[in-house]
Amino acid sequence: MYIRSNIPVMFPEILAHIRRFVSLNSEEEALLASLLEVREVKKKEHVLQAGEICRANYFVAKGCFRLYLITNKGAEQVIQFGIEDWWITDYAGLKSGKPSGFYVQAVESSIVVVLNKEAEEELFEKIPQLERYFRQVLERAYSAQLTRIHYIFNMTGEEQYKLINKNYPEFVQRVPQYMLASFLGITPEFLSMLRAKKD
Amino acid sequence: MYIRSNIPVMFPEILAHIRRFVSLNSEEEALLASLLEVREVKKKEHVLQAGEICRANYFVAKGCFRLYLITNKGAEQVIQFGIEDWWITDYAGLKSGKPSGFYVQAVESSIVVVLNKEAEEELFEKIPQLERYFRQVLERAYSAQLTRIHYIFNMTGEEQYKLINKNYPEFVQRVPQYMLASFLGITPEFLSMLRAKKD
DNA sequence: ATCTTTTCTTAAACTACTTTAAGTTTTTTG
DNA sequence: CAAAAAACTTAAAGTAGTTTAAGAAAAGAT
Repeated sequence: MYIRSNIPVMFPEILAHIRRFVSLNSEEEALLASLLEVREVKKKEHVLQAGEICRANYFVAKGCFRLYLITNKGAEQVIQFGIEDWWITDYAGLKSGKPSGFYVQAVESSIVVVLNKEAEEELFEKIPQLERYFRQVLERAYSAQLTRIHYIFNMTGEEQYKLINKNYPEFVQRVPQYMLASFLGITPEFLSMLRAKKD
Repeated sequence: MYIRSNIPVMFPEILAHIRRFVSLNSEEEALLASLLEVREVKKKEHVLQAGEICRANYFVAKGCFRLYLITNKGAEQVIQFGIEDWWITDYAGLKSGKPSGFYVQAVESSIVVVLNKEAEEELFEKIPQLERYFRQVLERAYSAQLTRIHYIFNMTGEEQYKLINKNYPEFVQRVPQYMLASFLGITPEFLSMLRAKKD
Protein backbone atom coordinates (compact mmCIF):
# COMPACT_ATOMS: atom_id res chain seq x y z
CA MET A 1 0.00 0.00 0.00
CA TYR A 2 1.64 3.22 -1.20
CA ILE A 3 0.38 6.53 0.14
CA ARG A 4 1.72 9.03 -2.34
CA SER A 5 -0.44 11.78 -0.98
CA ASN A 6 1.35 11.52 2.34
CA ILE A 7 4.83 11.94 0.94
CA PRO A 8 5.08 15.62 1.82
CA VAL A 9 3.86 14.83 5.31
CA MET A 10 6.40 12.09 6.04
CA PHE A 11 9.47 13.48 4.36
CA PRO A 12 10.54 15.78 7.17
CA GLU A 13 11.72 12.83 9.26
CA ILE A 14 14.13 11.39 6.73
CA LEU A 15 15.33 14.79 5.48
CA ALA A 16 16.02 15.89 9.03
CA HIS A 17 18.00 12.71 9.61
CA ILE A 18 20.06 13.11 6.44
CA ARG A 19 20.77 16.75 7.31
CA ARG A 20 22.32 15.64 10.57
CA PHE A 21 25.12 14.10 8.50
CA VAL A 22 25.32 15.86 5.08
CA SER A 23 23.98 18.93 3.25
CA LEU A 24 21.89 18.52 0.11
CA ASN A 25 20.73 21.35 -2.17
CA SER A 26 17.05 21.64 -3.07
CA GLU A 27 17.52 19.92 -6.44
CA GLU A 28 19.09 16.95 -4.73
CA GLU A 29 16.33 16.83 -2.15
CA ALA A 30 13.74 16.90 -4.93
CA LEU A 31 15.47 14.02 -6.74
CA LEU A 32 15.61 12.09 -3.51
CA ALA A 33 11.92 12.70 -2.90
CA SER A 34 11.06 11.49 -6.40
CA LEU A 35 12.85 8.18 -5.86
CA LEU A 36 11.68 7.33 -2.35
CA GLU A 37 8.34 5.79 -1.52
CA VAL A 38 6.42 6.26 1.69
CA ARG A 39 4.53 3.23 2.78
CA GLU A 40 2.17 2.40 5.60
CA VAL A 41 2.76 -1.02 7.13
CA LYS A 42 0.20 -2.55 9.45
CA LYS A 43 1.11 -4.36 12.66
CA LYS A 44 2.46 -7.86 11.91
CA GLU A 45 2.77 -7.10 8.19
CA HIS A 46 6.10 -8.09 6.61
CA VAL A 47 8.20 -5.98 4.26
CA LEU A 48 10.54 -8.94 3.80
CA GLN A 49 10.02 -12.67 4.28
CA ALA A 50 12.61 -15.45 4.33
CA GLY A 51 13.00 -16.99 0.88
CA GLU A 52 12.23 -13.71 -0.88
CA ILE A 53 14.79 -11.50 -2.60
CA CYS A 54 15.43 -8.39 -0.49
CA ARG A 55 14.75 -5.38 -2.74
CA ALA A 56 14.93 -2.33 -0.49
CA ASN A 57 16.27 -0.62 2.58
CA TYR A 58 13.66 0.73 5.00
CA PHE A 59 13.82 3.94 7.02
CA VAL A 60 11.43 3.85 9.98
CA ALA A 61 9.65 7.22 9.95
CA LYS A 62 7.12 6.12 12.58
CA GLY A 63 6.61 2.87 14.44
CA CYS A 64 8.76 -0.16 15.15
CA PHE A 65 10.09 -3.11 13.14
CA ARG A 66 11.97 -6.27 13.96
CA LEU A 67 14.43 -8.28 11.88
CA TYR A 68 14.19 -11.93 12.84
CA LEU A 69 14.73 -15.45 11.54
CA ILE A 70 13.35 -18.91 12.18
CA THR A 71 16.00 -21.14 13.77
CA ASN A 72 16.47 -24.77 12.81
CA LYS A 73 14.58 -25.64 15.99
CA GLY A 74 11.58 -23.71 14.63
CA ALA A 75 11.80 -20.76 17.04
CA GLU A 76 11.73 -17.07 16.11
CA GLN A 77 14.99 -15.29 16.90
CA VAL A 78 14.91 -11.48 16.97
CA ILE A 79 18.26 -10.18 15.70
CA GLN A 80 17.51 -6.47 15.59
CA PHE A 81 14.80 -3.90 16.30
CA GLY A 82 14.37 -0.71 14.28
CA ILE A 83 12.50 2.30 15.65
CA GLU A 84 12.16 5.89 14.43
CA ASP A 85 15.21 7.17 12.48
CA TRP A 86 16.74 3.72 12.01
CA TRP A 87 17.33 1.96 8.70
CA ILE A 88 16.46 -1.71 8.72
CA THR A 89 17.02 -4.40 6.09
CA ASP A 90 18.95 -7.56 5.28
CA TYR A 91 22.04 -5.77 3.93
CA ALA A 92 23.74 -9.03 2.95
CA GLY A 93 20.70 -10.19 0.97
CA LEU A 94 20.19 -6.75 -0.57
CA LYS A 95 23.73 -6.76 -1.91
CA SER A 96 23.99 -10.42 -2.91
CA GLY A 97 20.60 -10.68 -4.59
CA LYS A 98 20.18 -14.13 -3.07
CA PRO A 99 16.99 -15.20 -1.24
CA SER A 100 16.99 -13.78 2.26
CA GLY A 101 17.07 -15.83 5.44
CA PHE A 102 15.40 -13.03 7.39
CA TYR A 103 11.98 -11.60 8.06
CA VAL A 104 11.41 -7.86 8.53
CA GLN A 105 8.07 -7.22 10.20
CA ALA A 106 6.18 -4.28 11.69
CA VAL A 107 5.87 -4.77 15.45
CA GLU A 108 3.27 -1.99 15.54
CA SER A 109 1.49 -0.11 12.74
CA SER A 110 4.24 1.92 11.15
CA ILE A 111 5.28 4.21 8.34
CA VAL A 112 8.48 3.50 6.42
CA VAL A 113 10.36 5.29 3.69
CA VAL A 114 11.31 2.70 1.09
CA LEU A 115 14.63 3.00 -0.73
CA ASN A 116 14.61 0.44 -3.53
CA LYS A 117 17.83 -1.15 -4.73
CA GLU A 118 17.60 0.47 -8.18
CA ALA A 119 16.72 3.88 -6.72
CA GLU A 120 19.64 3.52 -4.33
CA GLU A 121 22.12 2.99 -7.15
CA GLU A 122 20.73 5.95 -9.09
CA LEU A 123 20.87 8.17 -6.03
CA PHE A 124 24.43 7.16 -5.18
CA GLU A 125 25.49 8.08 -8.74
CA LYS A 126 23.73 11.41 -8.77
CA ILE A 127 24.17 12.43 -5.13
CA PRO A 128 27.56 11.19 -3.88
CA GLN A 129 26.85 12.86 -0.53
CA LEU A 130 24.40 10.03 0.14
CA GLU A 131 27.29 7.58 0.13
CA ARG A 132 28.71 9.69 2.93
CA TYR A 133 25.40 9.65 4.79
CA PHE A 134 25.11 5.87 4.66
CA ARG A 135 28.75 5.37 5.50
CA GLN A 136 28.18 7.26 8.73
CA VAL A 137 24.88 5.52 9.47
CA LEU A 138 26.64 2.17 9.04
CA GLU A 139 29.59 3.17 11.21
CA ARG A 140 27.11 3.79 14.01
CA ALA A 141 25.15 0.63 13.37
CA TYR A 142 28.33 -1.46 13.30
CA SER A 143 29.64 0.11 16.53
CA ALA A 144 26.29 -0.55 18.19
CA GLN A 145 26.54 -4.24 17.29
CA LEU A 146 30.04 -4.51 18.75
CA THR A 147 28.80 -2.90 21.96
CA ARG A 148 25.90 -5.33 22.00
CA ILE A 149 28.23 -8.32 21.65
CA HIS A 150 30.18 -6.96 24.60
CA TYR A 151 26.97 -6.82 26.68
CA ILE A 152 25.88 -10.31 25.62
CA PHE A 153 29.14 -11.83 26.81
CA ASN A 154 29.67 -9.81 29.96
CA MET A 155 26.26 -9.32 31.48
CA THR A 156 23.74 -11.86 32.66
CA GLY A 157 20.24 -11.78 31.17
CA GLU A 158 19.09 -10.03 34.31
CA GLU A 159 21.74 -7.30 34.05
CA GLN A 160 20.96 -6.73 30.37
CA TYR A 161 17.25 -6.48 31.08
CA LYS A 162 17.83 -3.99 33.89
CA LEU A 163 20.08 -1.89 31.64
CA ILE A 164 17.66 -1.74 28.73
CA ASN A 165 14.83 -1.07 31.14
CA LYS A 166 16.75 1.84 32.66
CA ASN A 167 18.03 3.33 29.38
CA TYR A 168 14.98 2.73 27.17
CA PRO A 169 11.95 2.29 29.47
CA GLU A 170 9.47 3.40 26.74
CA PHE A 171 10.92 0.84 24.35
CA VAL A 172 10.56 -2.02 26.84
CA GLN A 173 6.87 -1.16 27.17
CA ARG A 174 6.49 -0.89 23.41
CA VAL A 175 7.41 -4.40 22.26
CA PRO A 176 5.87 -7.70 23.39
CA GLN A 177 7.85 -9.32 26.15
CA TYR A 178 8.54 -12.48 24.20
CA MET A 179 10.22 -10.44 21.44
CA LEU A 180 12.35 -8.57 23.96
CA ALA A 181 13.32 -11.90 25.56
CA SER A 182 14.34 -13.26 22.16
CA PHE A 183 16.38 -10.11 21.43
CA LEU A 184 18.15 -10.52 24.78
CA GLY A 185 18.82 -14.19 24.07
CA ILE A 186 16.73 -15.55 26.94
CA THR A 187 13.43 -17.44 27.11
CA PRO A 188 10.18 -15.54 27.70
CA GLU A 189 9.65 -17.66 30.81
CA PHE A 190 12.94 -16.53 32.28
CA LEU A 191 12.25 -12.87 31.45
CA SER A 192 8.85 -13.19 33.11
CA MET A 193 10.59 -14.53 36.21
CA LEU A 194 13.08 -11.64 36.19
CA ARG A 195 10.28 -9.09 36.00
CA ALA A 196 8.42 -10.77 38.85
CA LYS A 197 11.47 -10.50 41.10
CA LYS A 198 11.42 -6.71 41.22
CA ASP A 199 10.24 -4.19 38.71
CA MET B 1 57.85 2.44 13.57
CA TYR B 2 57.15 3.72 10.06
CA ILE B 3 58.69 1.90 7.14
CA ARG B 4 58.39 4.36 4.30
CA SER B 5 60.71 2.35 2.10
CA ASN B 6 58.24 -0.52 2.16
CA ILE B 7 55.25 1.50 0.98
CA PRO B 8 55.51 0.36 -2.61
CA VAL B 9 55.80 -3.22 -1.42
CA MET B 10 52.72 -3.19 0.81
CA PHE B 11 50.38 -1.05 -1.22
CA PRO B 12 49.22 -3.76 -3.59
CA GLU B 13 47.07 -5.33 -0.87
CA ILE B 14 45.02 -2.28 -0.06
CA LEU B 15 44.78 -1.10 -3.66
CA ALA B 16 43.59 -4.52 -4.75
CA HIS B 17 40.98 -4.45 -2.02
CA ILE B 18 39.73 -0.98 -2.94
CA ARG B 19 39.56 -1.99 -6.62
CA ARG B 20 37.20 -4.80 -5.71
CA PHE B 21 34.64 -2.09 -4.87
CA VAL B 22 35.48 1.13 -6.77
CA SER B 23 37.75 2.43 -9.55
CA LEU B 24 40.31 5.12 -8.86
CA ASN B 25 42.45 6.87 -11.47
CA SER B 26 46.21 7.02 -11.06
CA GLU B 27 46.12 10.56 -9.62
CA GLU B 28 43.69 9.44 -6.96
CA GLU B 29 45.78 6.39 -6.19
CA ALA B 30 48.84 8.61 -5.84
CA LEU B 31 47.01 10.95 -3.45
CA LEU B 32 45.85 7.96 -1.45
CA ALA B 33 49.39 6.61 -1.29
CA SER B 34 50.68 9.97 -0.07
CA LEU B 35 48.21 10.05 2.84
CA LEU B 36 48.45 6.46 4.03
CA GLU B 37 51.20 5.14 6.25
CA VAL B 38 52.47 1.60 6.30
CA ARG B 39 53.49 0.39 9.72
CA GLU B 40 55.00 -2.75 11.10
CA VAL B 41 53.45 -3.85 14.39
CA LYS B 42 55.13 -6.50 16.52
CA LYS B 43 53.25 -9.29 18.24
CA LYS B 44 51.44 -8.02 21.37
CA GLU B 45 52.07 -4.40 20.40
CA HIS B 46 49.01 -2.13 20.62
CA VAL B 47 47.89 0.40 18.03
CA LEU B 48 45.17 1.55 20.44
CA GLN B 49 44.86 1.29 24.22
CA ALA B 50 41.85 1.95 26.41
CA GLY B 51 41.89 5.53 27.68
CA GLU B 52 43.61 6.84 24.56
CA ILE B 53 41.93 8.83 21.80
CA CYS B 54 41.48 6.65 18.73
CA ARG B 55 43.14 8.47 15.83
CA ALA B 56 43.08 6.05 12.91
CA ASN B 57 41.51 3.17 11.09
CA TYR B 58 43.79 0.20 10.41
CA PHE B 59 43.83 -2.02 7.32
CA VAL B 60 45.50 -5.36 8.01
CA ALA B 61 47.85 -5.97 5.07
CA LYS B 62 49.52 -8.92 6.77
CA GLY B 63 48.99 -10.55 10.13
CA CYS B 64 46.22 -10.61 12.68
CA PHE B 65 44.78 -8.15 15.20
CA ARG B 66 42.22 -8.34 17.95
CA LEU B 67 39.90 -5.67 19.32
CA TYR B 68 39.25 -6.36 22.99
CA LEU B 69 38.34 -4.71 26.27
CA ILE B 70 38.84 -5.32 29.97
CA THR B 71 35.56 -6.18 31.67
CA ASN B 72 34.60 -4.86 35.08
CA LYS B 73 35.63 -8.26 36.45
CA GLY B 74 39.13 -7.65 35.10
CA ALA B 75 39.01 -10.20 32.28
CA GLU B 76 39.96 -9.60 28.65
CA GLN B 77 37.00 -9.90 26.30
CA VAL B 78 37.79 -10.29 22.58
CA ILE B 79 35.08 -8.51 20.58
CA GLN B 80 36.54 -8.84 17.09
CA PHE B 81 39.47 -10.27 15.15
CA GLY B 82 40.89 -8.63 12.03
CA ILE B 83 42.99 -10.57 9.54
CA GLU B 84 44.27 -9.73 6.04
CA ASP B 85 41.98 -7.35 4.08
CA TRP B 86 39.96 -6.29 7.14
CA TRP B 87 39.74 -2.82 8.61
CA ILE B 88 39.86 -2.71 12.37
CA THR B 89 39.35 0.19 14.77
CA ASP B 90 37.06 1.61 17.44
CA TYR B 91 34.71 3.38 15.02
CA ALA B 92 32.66 4.93 17.82
CA GLY B 93 35.76 6.37 19.48
CA LEU B 94 37.23 7.50 16.17
CA LYS B 95 34.09 9.52 15.42
CA SER B 96 33.37 10.83 18.91
CA GLY B 97 36.93 11.84 19.77
CA LYS B 98 36.36 10.54 23.29
CA PRO B 99 38.84 8.24 25.07
CA SER B 100 38.37 4.70 23.80
CA GLY B 101 37.24 1.76 25.91
CA PHE B 102 38.98 -0.69 23.59
CA TYR B 103 42.40 -2.14 22.92
CA VAL B 104 43.56 -3.00 19.40
CA GLN B 105 46.55 -5.32 19.52
CA ALA B 106 48.62 -7.39 17.09
CA VAL B 107 48.05 -11.09 17.77
CA GLU B 108 51.05 -11.89 15.59
CA SER B 109 53.69 -9.66 14.02
CA SER B 110 51.77 -7.74 11.40
CA ILE B 111 51.79 -4.98 8.83
CA VAL B 112 48.98 -2.43 8.80
CA VAL B 113 48.08 0.46 6.55
CA VAL B 114 47.20 3.39 8.79
CA LEU B 115 44.45 5.80 7.75
CA ASN B 116 44.56 8.74 10.14
CA LYS B 117 41.42 10.66 10.98
CA GLU B 118 42.64 13.86 9.31
CA ALA B 119 43.86 11.98 6.22
CA GLU B 120 40.49 10.25 6.07
CA GLU B 121 38.59 13.53 5.95
CA GLU B 122 40.89 14.93 3.27
CA LEU B 123 40.56 11.76 1.21
CA PHE B 124 36.78 11.71 1.49
CA GLU B 125 36.66 15.31 0.23
CA LYS B 126 39.01 14.74 -2.68
CA ILE B 127 38.03 11.18 -3.61
CA PRO B 128 34.29 10.71 -3.00
CA GLN B 129 34.59 7.18 -4.36
CA LEU B 130 36.27 6.27 -1.08
CA GLU B 131 33.02 7.02 0.75
CA ARG B 132 31.48 4.38 -1.49
CA TYR B 133 34.28 1.94 -0.72
CA PHE B 134 33.86 2.31 3.04
CA ARG B 135 30.08 2.24 2.82
CA GLN B 136 30.34 -1.19 1.22
CA VAL B 137 33.02 -2.40 3.62
CA LEU B 138 30.78 -1.37 6.52
CA GLU B 139 27.70 -3.02 5.03
CA ARG B 140 29.63 -6.27 5.04
CA ALA B 141 31.03 -5.77 8.51
CA TYR B 142 27.58 -4.93 9.90
CA SER B 143 25.98 -7.97 8.22
CA ALA B 144 28.72 -10.17 9.60
CA GLN B 145 27.95 -8.95 13.14
CA LEU B 146 24.23 -9.70 12.75
CA THR B 147 25.08 -13.21 11.55
CA ARG B 148 27.38 -13.59 14.51
CA ILE B 149 24.66 -12.58 16.96
CA HIS B 150 22.44 -15.20 15.35
CA TYR B 151 25.11 -17.84 15.96
CA ILE B 152 25.72 -16.74 19.54
CA PHE B 153 22.05 -17.14 20.42
CA ASN B 154 21.27 -20.30 18.49
CA MET B 155 24.32 -22.46 18.77
CA THR B 156 26.03 -23.92 21.82
CA GLY B 157 29.70 -23.14 22.37
CA GLU B 158 30.50 -26.58 21.02
CA GLU B 159 28.52 -26.03 17.81
CA GLN B 160 30.14 -22.63 17.25
CA TYR B 161 33.60 -24.05 17.77
CA LYS B 162 32.93 -26.90 15.33
CA LEU B 163 31.62 -24.44 12.75
CA ILE B 164 34.57 -22.05 12.96
CA ASN B 165 36.92 -25.01 12.97
CA LYS B 166 35.31 -26.36 9.81
CA ASN B 167 35.04 -23.02 7.95
CA TYR B 168 38.29 -21.40 9.08
CA PRO B 169 40.65 -24.20 10.20
CA GLU B 170 43.79 -22.10 9.52
CA PHE B 171 42.43 -19.27 11.61
CA VAL B 172 41.72 -21.55 14.59
CA GLN B 173 45.36 -22.64 14.49
CA ARG B 174 46.54 -19.07 14.16
CA VAL B 175 45.24 -17.47 17.36
CA PRO B 176 45.87 -18.60 20.96
CA GLN B 177 43.10 -20.79 22.27
CA TYR B 178 42.26 -18.48 25.13
CA MET B 179 41.58 -15.64 22.69
CA LEU B 180 39.37 -17.85 20.54
CA ALA B 181 37.49 -18.97 23.65
CA SER B 182 36.94 -15.35 24.65
CA PHE B 183 35.73 -14.49 21.12
CA LEU B 184 33.27 -17.41 21.29
CA GLY B 185 32.08 -16.30 24.73
CA ILE B 186 33.26 -19.40 26.60
CA THR B 187 36.04 -20.03 29.09
CA PRO B 188 39.40 -21.37 27.92
CA GLU B 189 38.85 -24.35 30.24
CA PHE B 190 35.62 -25.26 28.50
CA LEU B 191 37.16 -24.89 25.03
CA SER B 192 40.01 -27.12 26.09
CA MET B 193 37.46 -29.72 27.18
CA LEU B 194 35.64 -29.46 23.83
CA ARG B 195 38.86 -30.00 21.91
CA ALA B 196 39.76 -33.01 24.03
CA LYS B 197 36.43 -34.68 23.25
CA LYS B 198 37.18 -35.11 19.54
CA ASP B 199 39.37 -33.12 17.22
C1' DA C 1 -20.11 -8.45 24.31
C1' DT C 2 -18.38 -12.92 23.85
C1' DC C 3 -15.33 -16.03 21.72
C1' DT C 4 -10.71 -17.02 20.05
C1' DT C 5 -6.10 -16.18 19.84
C1' DT C 6 -2.10 -14.28 21.63
C1' DT C 7 0.73 -13.13 25.38
C1' DC C 8 2.29 -13.73 30.00
C1' DT C 9 3.06 -16.40 34.44
C1' DT C 10 4.55 -20.05 37.68
C1' DA C 11 7.22 -23.87 39.10
C1' DA C 12 9.97 -28.23 39.00
C1' DA C 13 13.37 -30.97 36.69
C1' DC C 14 17.31 -30.53 33.86
C1' DT C 15 21.84 -28.92 31.28
C1' DA C 16 25.48 -26.19 29.20
C1' DC C 17 28.64 -23.82 30.95
C1' DT C 18 31.48 -21.43 34.90
C1' DT C 19 34.49 -21.33 38.80
C1' DT C 20 38.19 -22.84 41.32
C1' DA C 21 42.33 -25.05 41.87
C1' DA C 22 46.30 -27.47 40.64
C1' DG C 23 49.32 -29.42 37.44
C1' DT C 24 51.56 -29.79 32.60
C1' DT C 25 53.26 -28.21 28.38
C1' DT C 26 54.86 -24.77 25.25
C1' DT C 27 56.93 -20.45 24.12
C1' DT C 28 59.74 -16.54 25.02
C1' DT C 29 63.69 -14.27 26.73
C1' DG C 30 68.35 -13.25 28.38
C1' DC D 1 70.08 -23.62 26.59
C1' DA D 2 68.23 -22.64 31.09
C1' DA D 3 64.84 -19.99 33.53
C1' DA D 4 60.69 -17.60 33.47
C1' DA D 5 56.49 -16.60 31.59
C1' DA D 6 52.63 -17.73 28.89
C1' DA D 7 49.35 -21.04 27.34
C1' DC D 8 46.87 -25.25 27.87
C1' DT D 9 44.66 -29.31 30.49
C1' DT D 10 41.89 -31.92 33.85
C1' DA D 11 38.31 -32.50 37.08
C1' DA D 12 34.83 -31.53 40.78
C1' DA D 13 31.41 -28.47 42.59
C1' DG D 14 28.32 -24.82 41.51
C1' DT D 15 24.91 -21.68 38.79
C1' DA D 16 22.46 -19.08 35.20
C1' DG D 17 19.79 -20.33 32.36
C1' DT D 18 16.38 -23.90 29.56
C1' DT D 19 12.57 -27.10 29.01
C1' DT D 20 8.19 -28.73 29.80
C1' DA D 21 3.67 -28.24 31.09
C1' DA D 22 -0.32 -26.06 32.56
C1' DG D 23 -3.03 -22.22 33.70
C1' DA D 24 -4.20 -17.03 33.81
C1' DA D 25 -4.66 -12.65 31.70
C1' DA D 26 -4.91 -9.59 27.97
C1' DA D 27 -5.83 -8.36 23.22
C1' DG D 28 -8.15 -8.96 18.78
C1' DA D 29 -12.05 -10.43 15.90
C1' DT D 30 -16.84 -11.09 14.70
